[in-house]
Amino acid sequence: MLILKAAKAHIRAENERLILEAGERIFAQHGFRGSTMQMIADQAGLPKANLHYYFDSKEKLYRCVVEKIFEIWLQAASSFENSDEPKEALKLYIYEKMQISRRHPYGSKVWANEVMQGAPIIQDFLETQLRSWTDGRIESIQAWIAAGKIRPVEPRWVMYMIWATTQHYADFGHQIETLNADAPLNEAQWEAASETVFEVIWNGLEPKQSL
Amino acid sequence: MLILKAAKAHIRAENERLILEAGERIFAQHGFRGSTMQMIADQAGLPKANLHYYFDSKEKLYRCVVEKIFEIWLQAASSFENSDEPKEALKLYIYEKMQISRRHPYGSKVWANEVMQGAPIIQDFLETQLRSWTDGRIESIQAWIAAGKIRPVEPRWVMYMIWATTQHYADFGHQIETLNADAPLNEAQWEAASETVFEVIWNGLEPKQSL
DNA sequence: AACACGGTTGACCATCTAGTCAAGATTGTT
DNA sequence: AACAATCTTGACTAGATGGTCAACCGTGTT
Repeated sequence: MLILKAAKAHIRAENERLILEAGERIFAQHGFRGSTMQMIADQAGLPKANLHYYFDSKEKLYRCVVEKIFEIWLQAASSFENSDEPKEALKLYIYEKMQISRRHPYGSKVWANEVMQGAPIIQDFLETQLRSWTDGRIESIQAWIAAGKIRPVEPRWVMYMIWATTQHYADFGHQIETLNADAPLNEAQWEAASETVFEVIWNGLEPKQSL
Repeated sequence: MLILKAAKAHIRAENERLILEAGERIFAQHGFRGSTMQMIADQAGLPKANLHYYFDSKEKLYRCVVEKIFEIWLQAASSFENSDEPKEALKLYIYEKMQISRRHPYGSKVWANEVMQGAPIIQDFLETQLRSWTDGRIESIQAWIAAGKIRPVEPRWVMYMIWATTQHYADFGHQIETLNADAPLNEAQWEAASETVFEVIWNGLEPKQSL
């Protein structure tokens, strides 16, 4: 009966959430091949067979995890369009990406892992969605240059700088903690890091005020 | 006989080199747990049993690979000290790190992988060598600030920016290629990317010339 | 040519892993 | 209470994996 299906939907939803969250953590730490269904099951607090009930295979589970992460990534991307002024747009985008590094460090690591492996699972995303999103952003930056609002720079390298600097706080979080006397960054440090990233990049792009 | 040992030393040296190089590639792509001795053997063009003849275990081989990489990393670090002038020192360091990303992309990925996994193998390196090197560099930067040669910024966040932006070209090389119409960056693009990274960071740090 | 030492390798083993399955437990409806 | 659909799970299988080993090969020395 279809009614029954709906009645138990919350069980399915809850367990899928548990498994996806556990998968994100485990895949982030060990990569696809290095993670085992048993590890993910333990992390989720469920028996391994239960994972296969909700996700046919390890690969399908992985793909679901990565897709979820890509959506968050694209969501942040929208903040790039919230202003026509480069200073404002860049500030929003950089702060948003730093926030993601803080709130979703595992997701960022899964993404990094996947790309480092040559994107075997999500190559199609890179070639379609990421490419078209990037092309759009490059046009925005080029428009700013044409309007004299920022220095003439190759937009690509600037995009990569922003991605790199912000995602670094997630992907290399362990290194950063180690260099921070083994303590996670506190509220003030996150704020200071975000501001420094933005300030250096913005000062680096702002046209010289002389003449 | 000791003479014999010396006579065949070149065989040992050559095979160890082959295996370490193969290990670097494979570990970079799959992480520690995701790599198999068979993959590395195939990559090196040797039978698997031969790997165990030269390196007792997978873990020891991995550690050798990571140590080799850390040495290259520290070597580049020395270029930070080649000048007292921040502009010159930063330029040398950034160009050197970009060069490493280009020449040793696999090494950079292994390092990234290791750190993302919480540095299970080389945590001691982070806590000793990396920490002390970083503290030294922070002092340099603070001296520049005190001398009014760069803006007052938290040196840590600047170091991380440099690491992130330069290593990004190795770790996310696949993504960059995909966004470059599936072609590796050419000579001119590497030069342009290096220059942009340096220019943006330097302009971001240079004291305002006004007043 | 005979020797000794380091290097090579196929076959093997214990363990781990993704995935299966069938029996049983839950749950909401009637 | 009886039911049907969904969920749960311990036990199992086939294949992969790290590591071992004993027999064998090559090379420089005598």
